[in-house]
Amino acid sequence: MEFKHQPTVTLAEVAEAAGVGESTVSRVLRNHGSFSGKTRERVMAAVERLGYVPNRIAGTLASTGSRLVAFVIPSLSNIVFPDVLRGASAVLEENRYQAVFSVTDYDPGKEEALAAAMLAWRPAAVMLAGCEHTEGTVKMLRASGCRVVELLDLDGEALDIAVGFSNRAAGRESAAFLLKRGYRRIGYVGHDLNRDTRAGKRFSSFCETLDAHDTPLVAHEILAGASSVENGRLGLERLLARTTDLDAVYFSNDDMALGGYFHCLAEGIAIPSKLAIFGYNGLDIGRATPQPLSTIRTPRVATGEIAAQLVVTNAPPQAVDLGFELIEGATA
Amino acid sequence: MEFKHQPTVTLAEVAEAAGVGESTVSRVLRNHGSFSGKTRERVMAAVERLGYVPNRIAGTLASTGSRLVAFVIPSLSNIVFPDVLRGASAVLEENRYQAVFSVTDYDPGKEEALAAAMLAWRPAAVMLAGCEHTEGTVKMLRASGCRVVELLDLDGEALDIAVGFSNRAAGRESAAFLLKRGYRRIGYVGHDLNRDTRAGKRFSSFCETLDAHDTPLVAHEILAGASSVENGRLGLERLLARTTDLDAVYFSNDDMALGGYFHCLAEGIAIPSKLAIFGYNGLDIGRATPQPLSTIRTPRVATGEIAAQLVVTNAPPQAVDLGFELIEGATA
DNA sequence: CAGCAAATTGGTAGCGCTGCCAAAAAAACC
DNA sequence: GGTTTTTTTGGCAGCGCTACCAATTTGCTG
Repeated sequence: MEFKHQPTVTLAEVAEAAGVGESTVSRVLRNHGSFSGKTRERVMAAVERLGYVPNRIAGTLASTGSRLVAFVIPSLSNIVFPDVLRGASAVLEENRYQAVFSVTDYDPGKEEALAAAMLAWRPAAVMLAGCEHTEGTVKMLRASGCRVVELLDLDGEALDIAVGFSNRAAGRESAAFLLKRGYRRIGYVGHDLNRDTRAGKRFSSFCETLDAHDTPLVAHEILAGASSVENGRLGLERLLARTTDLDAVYFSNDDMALGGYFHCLAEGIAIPSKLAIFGYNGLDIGRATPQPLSTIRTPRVATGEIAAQLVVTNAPPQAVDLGFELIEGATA
Repeated sequence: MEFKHQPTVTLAEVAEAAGVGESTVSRVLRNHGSFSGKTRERVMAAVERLGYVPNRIAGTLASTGSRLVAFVIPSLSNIVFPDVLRGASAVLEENRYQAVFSVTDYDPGKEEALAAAMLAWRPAAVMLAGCEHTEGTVKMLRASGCRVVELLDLDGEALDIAVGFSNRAAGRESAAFLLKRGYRRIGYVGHDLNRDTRAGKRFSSFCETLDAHDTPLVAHEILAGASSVENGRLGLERLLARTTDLDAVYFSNDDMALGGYFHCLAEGIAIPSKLAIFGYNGLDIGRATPQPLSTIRTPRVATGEIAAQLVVTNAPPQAVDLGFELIEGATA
């Protein structure tokens, strides 16, 4: 079944109806260049009367830059990315930019394909998660001439603009905090690290820090698949089944940590006296649990906002470190 | 600081380099029309060599329909919408469509403005939440000639395509369930209902059902602002401070219900014997809590998938009821 | 009121691609 | 070998708009 587009009103028709030239209509509509108040009224009246909707496709083709911003993100299930999009979209909308997105499922190959598809729209900028990309992706982005923003990971070399913080530092500080609190038999529960390289970076720095204090990680449990509350619960259960004398567990993020927390609640494991729990992300829900979750709060929305701001103002290449905040909750 | 676009490779240059005509390149690239294998190779080689990236802006302008699908959604904080986007984007990507979105913050006026901005991109379809829109929005969408999909709310007249379920039915069934379980002194904790009209519909049908069984709602607490775990906790606390003998509370959604659940855990209120809790949405987290949350699971991802499918296949106008599932958890 | 600067306007050549048509080449047929 | 068919190809006119430039009108000055 073929769908028929209704005949569309064009700028030329508006010009005709208003009795002015095409360029005049264009100027009035974009409020750019000069025109008299009278003309303006005539044009607007015609626009109104005909129900004219400008065609941005044509406009973009005729002019240069596109006011489209492309997001190539790993996932929409992980709240991190909707949060970034939220921050960015607010700023973009204010500046009359449009957000376009696609989801890679943490697959670098798919990232490359989707980035290529995005570039076909000649966006003003492409926003990607992290700084790990295939060679092809990097080459393509470099050649594209459009701005590239890498989000949420400063542990690497930025292509153009990078906004976020250091995941390695987050891992380090998490370890330092647990050590400072006196925990010595520390375990880890995480999700698929090959896909989520940022979680991988946190984990490896976490371990390095423990090693540096001669308190190596006692055990870890890594679950296939994405992070989730259910997986966190399952992961902790398995870890505890294998290792009985842990006094703290670091989770790959708050979803997982909440799962662990629920497991303890269900099993009557006292927190933090019997077992401490530490997460990552600083989700709101972690502050409403009976015991607030000890975690690291990441600037997710701000990352989106700043990234968008830099694109909109066409800022020079730079890396913006937004840092993170360690929250001393009641679980560790 | 002005940003300079690098000189872009055009189709004409590829044609030149490959020693063929422009239309031939176009045909090869779109794999449409006929051409010899030899030609195909020559063209692909030139494309590779020059690093050509087709310009979809130009392509869309020249042809008719665009492969853009516009989402105008109320929020990205409420997990419902990322879930819908997730379902839709998977299907759209498979079919080489692009998703564009903007966020209305539950403001109908903003919805109208953003929908207008979207139409300027001449999308193949516009997807909106619910079926409550301003007159201007409706008129504009009607006139646009593009497909319109209304999501997650079947209680109203659809403009074109509607995919989701009945929120009124959800409210009704929730009430019926609580009554069946023997609860009689029922309260409600919700978030801003003027903005989230779907939550409003659930609430009013819920109340009607209670009334019909001569068991009117005992008390309700409505918090300004968006739904959140924190608000749910606060809301239940306030409600219980005013009303001492409730035996069940219906929450506007699972976030709020989890807040209530945490409040009970923290205060040592036995669930469900002392107080039952019922939510809405069927979030995964509700299944990992020590006691699984009693709630209604909504087909969020499926809604996105089906909606995208219908657009991609250019299906005739229709309303698709995906239903929902009542989950008898352990909290009610 | 001439004389010049400034503010308004309209015309038109593309932007890079696709769709259509006709031309050319290849294949099939008698 | 000479058609007739079929396949493959190139040329070019737009798609609807913006950028640029030139033309026109208006406003001021002396």
